[in-house]
Parts: sequence; C-alpha cells; structure tokens
Amino acid sequence: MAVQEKNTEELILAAASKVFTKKGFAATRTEDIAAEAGINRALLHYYYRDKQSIFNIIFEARFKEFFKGLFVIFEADNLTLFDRIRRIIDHEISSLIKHPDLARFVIMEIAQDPGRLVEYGQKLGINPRLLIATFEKEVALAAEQGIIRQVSGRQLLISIMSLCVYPFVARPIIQTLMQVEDSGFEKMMELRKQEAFDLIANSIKK
Amino acid sequence: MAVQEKNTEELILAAASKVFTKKGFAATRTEDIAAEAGINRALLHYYYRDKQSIFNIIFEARFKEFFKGLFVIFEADNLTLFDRIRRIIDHEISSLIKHPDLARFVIMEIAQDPGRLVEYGQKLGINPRLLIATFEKEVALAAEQGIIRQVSGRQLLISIMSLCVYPFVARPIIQTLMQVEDSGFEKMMELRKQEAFDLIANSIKK
DNA sequence: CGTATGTTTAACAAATTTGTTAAACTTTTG
DNA sequence: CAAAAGTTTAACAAATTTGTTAAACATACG
Repeated sequence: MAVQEKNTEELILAAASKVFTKKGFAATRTEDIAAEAGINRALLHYYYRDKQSIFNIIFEARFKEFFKGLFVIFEADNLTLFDRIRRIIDHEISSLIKHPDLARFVIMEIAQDPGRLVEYGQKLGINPRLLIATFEKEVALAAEQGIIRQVSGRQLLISIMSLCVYPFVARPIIQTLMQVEDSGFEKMMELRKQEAFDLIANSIKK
Repeated sequence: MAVQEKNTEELILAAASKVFTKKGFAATRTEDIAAEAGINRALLHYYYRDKQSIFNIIFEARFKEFFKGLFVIFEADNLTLFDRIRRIIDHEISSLIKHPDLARFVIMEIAQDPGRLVEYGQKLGINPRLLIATFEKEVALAAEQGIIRQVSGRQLLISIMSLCVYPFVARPIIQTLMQVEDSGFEKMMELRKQEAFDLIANSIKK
C-alpha cells in the first residue's frame, strides 16, 4: 500500500523484465514473475495472455534499450570521429551500469534465435547495417585525410563494443575472480570509459 | 555404420555437449540430445542417470576448456609481459575459433549460478585469483622498470579478454549485421589476433 | 549356436509447468 | 450503497518434459 506507484499491469511487466533479464526465457517460470510482482499466476493471466506474449513485450523493450542509444550517436552529425567514439563509449558504459544483465540477456536471446535481430531491428525504425557502413566510411575518410592511420572500420567497431560490453557480460566472472562488490565494479567501469577511449584513440592516431 | 568412431556413451556426451553449448541447460530437452546423437531417450538413460548428471559432465569439461589453456599461459615463466599478452590473445582466439559458442555457454551458465565458478574452479587445480594477482604484479613491475607506462593490471586484463572473447559471444549479432559467413568471421578473428595485440601493446608501451 | 550386451519401441508414471475457471473476497467508484 | 473492477484462493485440465519399464529385436562374441 505504502508506495504503490505503478498499476498492476506495469508491475507485472517490471517484474517480468527483471526475471527474464536475469534468467532468460527458458529458465523463467511464470510463477517467478508473479512472485517478483507480489501477485499470483491467476492475476498475471488476467492481464496477459501467456508467458510468450509477456516475453515479446519485454524483449522488444530491452532490445531497444540495448541498441537505440547507440544508433542515435551513430547518426549524430557534426562529430569528429574521436568525439563520436568517446560518446559511444560513454553512452554504452553508462547505459550498462544502469541496466545490469541487459547486454547478456539481449545477446543470449538473439543467439537462441538470430531471426529476432532482423525482426526486432525493423521495429526500431533504423537500419543497423547502414549505420555500420556509414561508420566504416567515416573511418576510411579519416584515414584518407591523414587524421588516423589505416584501420579496418569493422575491427575498430568490434573493438569498441568489446571493451565496453564484455565486462558487463562477464560481470559475474570478473566480480568473483577479482573479488569486487557491485559498487567496486561500477567504479571500475566508470574508469573504464577513459581507459577504453585511450586504448582506441592511441591505436588509431598517427 | 559407416564411420562409427565413438561408442555410444561418448556419442551421447558429444551430442549433449553440442546441444547444451548451443541452447543452455534450461532450453535443452533430453529429446534434443538423443536426436543429436541419433538414438532415443531410453538408451540415453541406459547410460546416464538424468539430464542434470549429463550436464555436470559437460559443464566441467567446457569450463576447463574455457579457462585451462589461459591459465597455463599465465603460469608460464620466462616470458616478457608483451610475449605473454601475445600468447594469451593468440591462444584465446584460436581456441574460440575451434569452439563456437563455448564462451557464451560458460558465461551464461555461470551467470545463472555464480557458485559454479568457485565449485568448478577448484576442480581445475588452479587458483584463478592467484593468477590474476600474479599478472597484476607483473604489470606493476614492468611499470616500475619503465618498460610500460603506469596502468591498472585489472583493467588491462579485462581489456585483453574483452577484445578476444566478446566477438565470439556477440557472434550472431556481428555476423548478421555485418553480413559475413562463418568463414568470413573466422578470417576476421585471425586478423584480430594482431589487431588486438597492437591495440594493447600500443596502449601500454611508453 | 546361444548368451550377453546393446538398442528400439511403446507405453506409462511422475513431475513440472502452463493456462483456465469459478467462487469468494476486496477495493474502487459511480 | 451498489455495481464494477481488481485480486486471491483453490482446484483443475492440458501440455510438456522427464524418467522408468518391459518386451522385442539386433548384434557381438564366447
């Protein structure tokens, strides 16, 4: 009763988002979702047809969260290549700090069914392939102009994403082996923004 | 009949390894494993108690594959820091080219239950935390000696792993968006060995 | 040959999970 | 207040998955 901000419908979605993101579709029980929402399964079905339909709503939302912000930066004009890279890194890491497990969830579910990438990519209203091609051209141009050395745009893009996303994907391993708590990990990731940018910038500058 | 190399027991394990690695524990049906092995579920239970016991065997093996080779390199003496890094990268990428989905599988299952990392880590007969600490010391020493600039050993280690492992974890996304086939992807990853090393080496050298 | 071992078939029981329903109860709201 | 909407309870049916069993069949092997 205390702080009842959301109505039940949204409460279920929030719970589903949490559980699905944590465990993935296959390992999630509808009972888990209901329990997380503090309700029962009957009520869950009062609002939503079935598990799959809830999952579709959640997946679409999380998919967008994972990709959208990135694409906006790719699209932004009037940015030098270096500034664009810095912004991509900052945005990506900030976003993943806010959304634990997001990257792992999206990657895992796409790996289960890569068709989803195409399907939900269209709902985004953006053509990811075009954006990648644009980025490659930007890199090639910068190389021609002597701003950076000759590098593969694709490898560069993969490197940027790797440096930002992988730590979050492997977070349970990293935290266990390096014995850091959540707050410590997040601090490391904040530092990582600069770390990753330096790594990339150093490697492409002439 | 033709090329019956393995006995049924091993055949089941090979099938289980393939299916579990691809879909994870929760999404795998015992029927999937039997079908992959070209047998039926009754025979599967003739050799193995249940799904979980098969999974445990597979997980332990895959876990070792993912970590073991790495640890050997960490332990190897008489290596300069640069050589060690080069070997880690080469080994990691070579290994992951040979074992598609391995990294994603191990990471996902550990994320489901981080306790497994400790449990199976012990079976490895190696203390990963000690190895990480050793690496950190090696980095600190190299910095003191003026061989490299001052850097965080942890961040460095995470960066190395990121550059090598992430592309394989996100492989379905990368291949779909960049429209490359398996062979093309593997070629990219071969090139990545040098790419990743240069990136790292450049960033730490004075 | 014939016996042991491996394998399939088919049927089944048990467990789990999912989705449905009706009835009762609670809260909101006109 | 009274009706509507929201929620719980409990029971249940259906579907799926898992694990077991017995019988028949196939193959290997002494």
